[in-house]
Amino acid sequence: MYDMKWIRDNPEAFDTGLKRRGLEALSSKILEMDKEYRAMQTAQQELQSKRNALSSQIGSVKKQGGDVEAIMKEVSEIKNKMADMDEQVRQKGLEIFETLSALPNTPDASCPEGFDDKTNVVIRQVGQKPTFGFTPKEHDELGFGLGMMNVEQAGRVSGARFTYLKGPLARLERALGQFMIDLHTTEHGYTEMEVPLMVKDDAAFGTGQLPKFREDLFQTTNGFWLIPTAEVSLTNYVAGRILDEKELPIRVTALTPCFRSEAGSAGRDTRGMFRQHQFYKDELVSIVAPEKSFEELERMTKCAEEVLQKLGLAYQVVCLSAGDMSFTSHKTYDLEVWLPGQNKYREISSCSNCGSFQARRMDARFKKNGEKGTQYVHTLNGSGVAVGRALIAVMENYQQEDGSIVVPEVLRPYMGGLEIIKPIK
RNA sequence: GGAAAGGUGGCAGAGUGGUCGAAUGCGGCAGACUCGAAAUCUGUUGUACAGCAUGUCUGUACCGAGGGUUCGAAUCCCUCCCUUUCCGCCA
Repeated sequence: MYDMKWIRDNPEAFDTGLKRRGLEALSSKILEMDKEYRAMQTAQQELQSKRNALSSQIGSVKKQGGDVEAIMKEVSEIKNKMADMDEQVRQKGLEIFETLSALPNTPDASCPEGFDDKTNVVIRQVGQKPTFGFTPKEHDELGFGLGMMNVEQAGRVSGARFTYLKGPLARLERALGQFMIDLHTTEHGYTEMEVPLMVKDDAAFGTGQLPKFREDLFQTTNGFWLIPTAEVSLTNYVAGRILDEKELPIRVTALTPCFRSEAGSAGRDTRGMFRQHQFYKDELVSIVAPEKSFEELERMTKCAEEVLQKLGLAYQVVCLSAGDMSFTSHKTYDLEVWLPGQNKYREISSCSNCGSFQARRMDARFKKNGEKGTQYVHTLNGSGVAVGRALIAVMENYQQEDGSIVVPEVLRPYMGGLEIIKPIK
């Protein structure tokens, strides 16, 4: 959500931001609406002021036993005008709100130009891609070969984009999740949270899923939204609050299932469990003072990278181009992990600095020591990392010619010491 | 799910139709006293928006949320949300 004052002061920057997102300039239209709105508001307030003055006059005149007929008549005339005025102000306010709440965040100056992944810029590549003396398989083939992944039966039970995992492979996924959250809580200063998986409209609006992306979400019959990411619950932890400067930065993490309808991605990544309606993810969220958010984005990205490094996975860090970022983001780094079976780098994490965009939507502010007034916090979120995709990456990178999977060192304590996952005979 | 009681400023808590943005206490901040601190005393202390005369300015709104009644609502009515207690059900 944009700050109208900022648009007033920076109409060109606002339009440039929209343009870089592939949208047309709107500043003149919005500022026109704003001007009308404020004029209406002023008129409305004058009427209210008059009414208040007369009303309190009625009180005191009555007390002295005077006649209030004339004053009451005057007030009722004002009231008639007010009803009209109120409605106009309400309409205009709503129009502005709806316009603004549908606009994506401004890209940072450092984001590359472009509207899709073709223009994204690789910042660094880390780790060694494994070499194989055979043609590496994709994860679904490996899982099937192990006898521990069943998409077909999941299809019968739940439809497309669901998977059964079994035995050691199921445990490997759980091990990955545990490993990640332990790493972030013990080494990266994040506090573990257990969060609601179902949220109300306001929460989904706050993090930017609503109103524009409702078709991407699942909703229960009584109106709850299933979280598509723990970002929603974690970030809304500060919704509607005025924090003390001392409380910042807030760094929280949660390992949760995520639910996504994947509307609009029909036919994409239909093999295996790369793109599911339901998957685990360890999410990182930071709530920081405005001047700290860029530094925090680098830090958060490093925390996510560390997961891949410890797992011995090769990856690249990509800076998303202005038009390829999510709705709420001001600047985003994606981590793309090397998948030998697919012979490609694929997204496994996305770390975003949302600036005050979400904070404004959810009204999350903080107070600076000794200063008057409040400021909006900056919010950041990042996957640290997607567990299902990490499982895919481990399977593909650690596969052996016979289809077995070597368990990465760091996961063995979580696997009861198991070193290799062998096919069920 | 049923019944009851509630939701007021950072916290506690008063206020049940008019001078109430709201008593009082605690806390916070500033000052006095003190070598310093504690105690004590004095003052001060919400947020957002609009306006211009840009000010220790004026106005408007906000007492869970949204509607309604009224000249006037923290106060009355309706709906919803949430909390607490009891009962029922339940992983």
